[in-house]
Amino acid sequence: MREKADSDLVRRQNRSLVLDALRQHGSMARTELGRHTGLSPASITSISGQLIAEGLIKEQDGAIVIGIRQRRGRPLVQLEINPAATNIVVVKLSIDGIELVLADFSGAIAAREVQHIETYDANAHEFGPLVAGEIAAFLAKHKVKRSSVTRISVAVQGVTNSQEGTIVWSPGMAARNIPVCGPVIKLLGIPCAVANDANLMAEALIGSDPQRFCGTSAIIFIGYGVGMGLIINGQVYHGATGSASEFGHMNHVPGGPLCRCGRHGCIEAFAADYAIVRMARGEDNAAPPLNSRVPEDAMAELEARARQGDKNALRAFIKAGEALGFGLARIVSVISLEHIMIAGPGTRAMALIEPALRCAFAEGLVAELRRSVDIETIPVHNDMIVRGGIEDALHHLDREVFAAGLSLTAESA
Amino acid sequence: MREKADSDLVRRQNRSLVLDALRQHGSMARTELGRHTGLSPASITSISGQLIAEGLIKEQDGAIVIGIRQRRGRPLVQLEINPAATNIVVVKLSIDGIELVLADFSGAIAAREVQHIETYDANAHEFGPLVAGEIAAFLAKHKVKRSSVTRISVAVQGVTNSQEGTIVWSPGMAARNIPVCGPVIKLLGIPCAVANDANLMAEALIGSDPQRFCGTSAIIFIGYGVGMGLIINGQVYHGATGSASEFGHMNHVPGGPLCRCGRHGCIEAFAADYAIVRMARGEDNAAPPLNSRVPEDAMAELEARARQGDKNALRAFIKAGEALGFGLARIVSVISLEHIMIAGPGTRAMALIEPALRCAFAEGLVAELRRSVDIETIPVHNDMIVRGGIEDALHHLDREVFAAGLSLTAESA
DNA sequence: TCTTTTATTTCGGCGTCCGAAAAAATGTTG
DNA sequence: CAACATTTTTTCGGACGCCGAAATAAAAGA
Repeated sequence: MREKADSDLVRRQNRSLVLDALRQHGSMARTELGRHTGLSPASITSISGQLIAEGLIKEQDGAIVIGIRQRRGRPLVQLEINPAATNIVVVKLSIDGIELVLADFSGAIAAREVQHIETYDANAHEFGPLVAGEIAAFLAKHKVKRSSVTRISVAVQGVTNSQEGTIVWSPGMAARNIPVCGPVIKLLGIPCAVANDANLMAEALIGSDPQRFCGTSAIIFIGYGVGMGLIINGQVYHGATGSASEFGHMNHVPGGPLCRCGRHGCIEAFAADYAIVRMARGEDNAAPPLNSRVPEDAMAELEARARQGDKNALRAFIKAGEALGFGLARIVSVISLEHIMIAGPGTRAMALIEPALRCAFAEGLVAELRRSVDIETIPVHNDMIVRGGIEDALHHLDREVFAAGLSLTAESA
Repeated sequence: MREKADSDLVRRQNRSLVLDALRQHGSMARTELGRHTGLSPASITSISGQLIAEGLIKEQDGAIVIGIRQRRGRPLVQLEINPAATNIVVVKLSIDGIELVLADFSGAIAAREVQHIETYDANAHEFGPLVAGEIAAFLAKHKVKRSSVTRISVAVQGVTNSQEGTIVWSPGMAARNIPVCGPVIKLLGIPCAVANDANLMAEALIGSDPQRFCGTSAIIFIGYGVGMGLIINGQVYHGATGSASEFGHMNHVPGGPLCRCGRHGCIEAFAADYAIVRMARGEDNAAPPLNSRVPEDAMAELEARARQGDKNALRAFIKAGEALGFGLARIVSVISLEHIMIAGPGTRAMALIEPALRCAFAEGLVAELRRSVDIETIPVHNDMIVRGGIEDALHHLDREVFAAGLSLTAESA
C-alpha cells in the first residue's frame, strides 16, 4: 500500500503471477493459467504472447501430449518457463571452499563444481575480487557467456548485510565486513546478492511447498553452529539490514557455558557440535576453539557412546535438546509458528536430542500454542542451500526484472 | 503478489493512498496530495472529486486560509477527511467494566462513557448480547442512528481470535471462547472486530508516527499482566488466529515461579504486579490469586519500601527487570527490533526496574544487535488502547470498505 | 486594468483488463 | 468421410483509470 497504482503496476503484477504459476507447476495450458491467476482467457493470451515474444516462456515442443488422454476439442498447448531465457550462478561459500553452480531459467542445474579457496585468512578487500575471479573462470570453463548470466546469488554462513552486499561476520573467516557484491558487480557486470545460508534454506522450503509454508514457520540448522531461517506470512524474514535470525545466539541460560561469540549461555553454546563435545567432556565453560569445526567421526563416536549408555555423552545431547526446545518455545510464545523444520548434520543424533527437545518445548509453552505447531526433522540436505539460492535468484528476476517487461523502451533502442 | 491486478485494484489502491495521506496530515491541498501519493494532478482531481461526491472527504470550510500567508496565484483548496462521513464505536472491556467510545470519521471522539458490567461470571453465550445491548443503549443515549455507525472495534485483555470474533481467554473472565462479534453483528447489523489490547496499542503507535514505526518494533505492557504488541514491517503482527504475542508467557527460567497460566518461570511470573508483590514477600512459588489484580496503593507502597532500601522489595523489582531484559534480548536475537516501547502501570516503578532490565538485555544480546535497538518508556496512557481501536476501525474502513468505492453498482441500486 | 503566478480542471491518448463472438483444432457420429 | 460437438485460443470493441498538455480559475502585484 506504499506505491501508487497504474497500468504499469497492473502489468508487472499479472506477468509476475503468470511466471509464478508456471514456475510452481512446471507447465500449464493457457486456460489453466487463467484459473490459477484469476485472469481472463483474453488477458492470458495477451500476456503469454508477450512473454513468449520476449523468450521468457515457450510453448511445449511438439504436440507431444503428456500422460493426459486427449479429450474432445482443441488440444491444450502447454506453456513452460523457457530454460534458455537466461542463466544464474549460485555461489556457496564455506570454510576454505567455494561451490559454484550454474542453473538455467527453469532452475535446472547445468554445471557445478567445488574449488578450494582460502577464506579464513582472506583479506577483506581481496576476497570479493577473488570470488569474482572464481566465477569468471567457472563460466569460461563451461563456455557460458557472461552476458547470459543475469543474477548471482552468494550463500554464506553467518551474518550478512544484503543491502550493502557484504559479509558482516562469518565463522571460518577472520575478516569482518567483507564486500562481496560490490566487486562482483564491478568486475563481472552481473547483479549479485549475498544471503545467509539458513535464510536460503527457508527460501528453498517455500519453493518446495508454497501451500504449506504460506504462513509463519521456521527452519533451524544444527551442526557446527545453530542457525535459523524465519518465514513470516510466506516470506523469508530479513531484519532491517537483511540478515538472518540469530537463533544460535539467543540466550538460553544466563551465565551458562561460554559461546563462540564470547557471551555465556547462548543456545549454540549448548547445541552446536563443539558444545556437545565439550559438555560430554565435562568442561562446560572452557573457551571454545576458534575454528570450531568438529570432525564428523568424532561426533559419530560421541553419539555411539551415548547410545551405549555413557552418562556424560547422553547428558550432553539432552542439554542440547533442552536448549533447542526452550529456545523454540520462547519464539513460539511471541510469534506463533505453524511448522518448525530441523535440519543439518546435528540431526543425525536426533534420536538422542529429540525427547529432551520436545519435553522442554512442552514445558516452555502454553498448551494452546503448542497444539498448533508441528516439529519435524528433515534429512540432511546440503543441496537445500543451493536450491534456495537458485529459488532466490529466479524469484528476484521474475519479480524485479522480467515482470516489468521491456515494453517500448527496449524496442526503440 | 497474490491477487490479480486490474483497474479495480488500481482504483482501490489510489483511493486508499489519498485517504491515508489526508488522515495522516490532517488536511492538504490537491497539489500536495499529488506529491504525497505520486499521482498526477489530473488523477487527484478525479479521485478527490469522487471522494467528495461520496461524502468521504470535503473541501475545508470557507476560504479561511490557515497560518500560511497567501502567496501569489490561485489559492490552495485544503481537503480533509469529512468527519460526518460515518461513525465508529470502540468498546474497551476490562474486569467488570465496559468503556464505550463514539468517534467520527476523522477519529475525533464524540462521546465516551464507562459502565459496570459483570464480566467475571458472565456466561459465554450471554456475554455477546450483553455487549450488544450496551452498545445499543449507548447509541440511543447519544441519539446516534445505528445506520451511521459502520464499524465496531472491541478491545480485550488476553487472547482473542479475530477470525472468529471471539475472546479465547481473558483475565477477569471465567468463561472461554466467548463469541462477541457474532452476536453484535447479528443484533446491531454493524461489522465488528475483537482485538487484543496490546495489539491495539501497537496500532496506536503506528498511527502516532508511521515514519518511525515503519520497520520492526514492539510495545510491551506491564501491569496486572505482561503483554506485547509486535510491529513487523510497519504492520501489527497477528498470528494465524489473529491473536497477540504471548510475551508474558514466554519462558524466562525453566522451573521458575508459578505463573497465573499454571506453568513455571514465565516472564509474567516475574514482572506482573502480583509476581513482584509475591517475590517481595519471599513466596515465589505460591499459587497466584485467581483474580490477580493488585491494588494500586499496594504497588505504590512496595515501590516506596524498595526506594527506602528494603532488600526484599528491591530484589523483586530487580528480578522483574531481569526477566523483561532477557525476554527482550531473546526476541531481538530472532527478530531485530528497532524500537522497544514500554508502557503500562508497571512503568511507574521503572526507575527500580530499568537498570536490571538494561543490564540483562546487554548480557543476553550480541553487541552488534544491541546497538540498533532503543528502549524507551512511555507514559501510562490508558487512552492508547482506545486510540488504537479507533485507528484500527478507521483503517479498516478506509482500506476495505471505502477504498473500493461505490462505482456504478450503488448508483444503479 | 493588465500581468504574473499558482492551483485545478478538461481533454485526448494510452495501456490493460474484460466479455462476447469468432476461429482453430480435434474427437464423435451417422 | 463429412457434418457436428467440444474445447482452447484468439480477435475485437468497450470500459476504466492513468497521464501529459493545454485550458481555465483565482488570486497577488504592477
